[in-house]
Amino acid sequence: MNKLPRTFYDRDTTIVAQELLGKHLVHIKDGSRRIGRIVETEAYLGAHDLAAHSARGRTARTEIMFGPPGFAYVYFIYGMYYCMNVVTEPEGHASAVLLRAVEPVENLLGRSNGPGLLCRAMAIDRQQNGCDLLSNHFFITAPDTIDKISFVRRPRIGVDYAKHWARRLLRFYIKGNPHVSRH
DNA sequence: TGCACGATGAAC
DNA sequence: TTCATCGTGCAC
Repeated sequence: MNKLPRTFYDRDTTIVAQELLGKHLVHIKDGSRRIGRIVETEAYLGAHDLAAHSARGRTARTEIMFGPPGFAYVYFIYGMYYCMNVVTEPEGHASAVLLRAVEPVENLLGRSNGPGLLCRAMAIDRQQNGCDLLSNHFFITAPDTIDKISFVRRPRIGVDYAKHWARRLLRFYIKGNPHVSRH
């Protein structure tokens, strides 16, 4: 089990978003272990990125984004879904990578091709907000079999309000993977 | 204290 | 294209 170290997350957010593709998200809860292979991500580059929640400044909700890298930022959206991010770069940078889709590997609950569905399938909710991803029950690993990942770059989804930031190619997904939310 | 809206997903 | 459903952020 090659758990990703803190230094993996403490890097340029775009690089982290790309390199998370193909990694395994592991969540152990109530005696069940769920594993999903990350196939789609989005990078949120910090307080100057108008699409990022941290662009509105430091609030109770976004506090975790301003903290050190390697922690989970989980938020509630549209009154019924949760979305999970991984905090990146040094403390204070307020950047993160949104996990948008995983491919089922072990014990997932239903579909996982979308940020809301991913959290439901992996049993992730507000309990996981602020969780250290170097813990023993919630973490990301590099799978034993390492294959070359070819990925696609696209504009991020659902951020049309973010002016020119909406057009930046900050969404990444594994080319041709059937578990991606949208092609 | 009130209110518009959202890093979604499903139905029509 | 519409709608479910409610926490968050900002206006008042």
